[in-house]
Amino acid sequence: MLTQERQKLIENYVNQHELCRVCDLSKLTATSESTIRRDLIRMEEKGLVRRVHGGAQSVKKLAHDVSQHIRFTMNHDDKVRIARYAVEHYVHENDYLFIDAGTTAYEMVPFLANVAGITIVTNGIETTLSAVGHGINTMLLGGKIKEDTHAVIGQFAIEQLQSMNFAASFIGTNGIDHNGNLTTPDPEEAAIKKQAIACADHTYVLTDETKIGERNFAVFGNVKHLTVITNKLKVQSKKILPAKVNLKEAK
Amino acid sequence: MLTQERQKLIENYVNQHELCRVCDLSKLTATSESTIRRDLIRMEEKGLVRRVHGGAQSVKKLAHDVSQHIRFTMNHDDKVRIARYAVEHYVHENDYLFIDAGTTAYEMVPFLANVAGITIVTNGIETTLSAVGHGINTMLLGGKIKEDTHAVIGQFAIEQLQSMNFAASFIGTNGIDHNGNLTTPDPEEAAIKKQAIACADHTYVLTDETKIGERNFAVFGNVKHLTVITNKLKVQSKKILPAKVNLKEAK
DNA sequence: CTTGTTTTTGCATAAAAGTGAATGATTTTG
DNA sequence: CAAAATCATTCACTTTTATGCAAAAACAAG
Repeated sequence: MLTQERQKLIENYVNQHELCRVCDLSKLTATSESTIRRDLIRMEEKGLVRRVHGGAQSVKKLAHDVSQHIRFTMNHDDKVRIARYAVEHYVHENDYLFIDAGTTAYEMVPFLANVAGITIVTNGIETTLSAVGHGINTMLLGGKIKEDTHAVIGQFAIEQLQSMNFAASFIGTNGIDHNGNLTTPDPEEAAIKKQAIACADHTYVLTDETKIGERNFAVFGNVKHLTVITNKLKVQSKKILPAKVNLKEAK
Repeated sequence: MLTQERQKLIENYVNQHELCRVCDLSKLTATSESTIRRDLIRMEEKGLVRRVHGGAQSVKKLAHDVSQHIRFTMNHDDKVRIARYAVEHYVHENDYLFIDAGTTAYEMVPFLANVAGITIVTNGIETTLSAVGHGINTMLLGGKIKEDTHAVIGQFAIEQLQSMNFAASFIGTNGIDHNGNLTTPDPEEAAIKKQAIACADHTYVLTDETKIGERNFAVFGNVKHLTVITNKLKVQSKKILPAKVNLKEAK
């Protein structure tokens, strides 16, 4: 057997099993463990696998990494504060809510779990998993999946939204500019947000201070019709915003 | 058991139970408490859990890592064989496919990643995450979420399916009885499967030997119109099946 | 086809890492 | 404060890994 094809076998097996022992690979390729170790050393140098004591691990990123990623995002504490404020002040029992994909709205889930009888609709896969795990009655929009944010987008999702009405929509944003325009880089995500706003009696925009003054490509709304929930702002941040914005600062 | 494997078990257990004792983890992994303590120290350094006197606490409320769970399900190797067989024999470049929620169909994803130009539609959240991670063009059905299986179900999903056509549907089952009826416990999941079968030029049922002879509440189809892909069967299993079933045994 | 060179392989052995039990220190609980 | 439980540390033991070396295989040139 050629070295290359053996290493290809090893790579596939490791990726398939995520984690395996040296002796498994030895049996798989009918070679000695020494050979496997030498292969693994070379393959690790090339970044094809990760070596661990006793075997090898796949380097391919899988689903579970994302939830971990969320935990380490910037301003996590602020986001939790904003999320709690939003739930405590604007969510009532038996509400139907739209919860946007994105990290700040995601942080609402544990607090929502304490409100009786609510139903949420979301386009965020991680938000869905967390909500289901917390026993919340959850609907997920269907459609294409954005690879980086794992948000559901596309025409299917928008059509589904059109047949729904919410007591409130909670939306994240990547920027609020001096005109009060709310923006996000992806027009398809913007389209979802726009529709979710249209379906709700009232919309709350969740954002931390770093987004204020930022502008992105796609505009999905303006603060003048909505309520903005944010953390305690510095004076210069407040100056950026339009005068009569409906602003709530969480704690 | 490999260290990584054990730590993953611990992580999931801690996350599921929010808080647990060292001796529980020791029993869970069949190792000494010393080993558990050493694991917990390392895991705490990585921020995976928080140590407390007597045990460990989850750092976040929930584990989303069902993909890990899937890997430890029964007959994993059989499922991988079946999944590979299915992809290698019945998937072609540029196909549009339906991939059912469920562990066997989930295993198809890594193999599908090697087929150019395919698009998959699925009602499985974990399947979606894995597929997106593998760079596959993926659509997720929208609707209610089943808490235990994380499958998308409900009228929304069925309506979405009705507007689609697939080259092939790959469906899992909880049982095939002596009449060739395919069954699953949940009528709502059955409804999705039924619709996915109706939308496809051809349907392949993926099942391992343990399901043969089993019956559940909801019937969603019959083998006589479909192709069954399974592992190498014992003679008595074959006897259970109807005579003229279109049966493929993976290796 | 033969010969000499290089690469790869498998085995032996020493080093390293992981494990489990014992012991005494520390923390919790009543 | 005392008893019970838990923890950190150490040590003997097992498993896994790295290294050196000789045999085997692959390769190249005459």
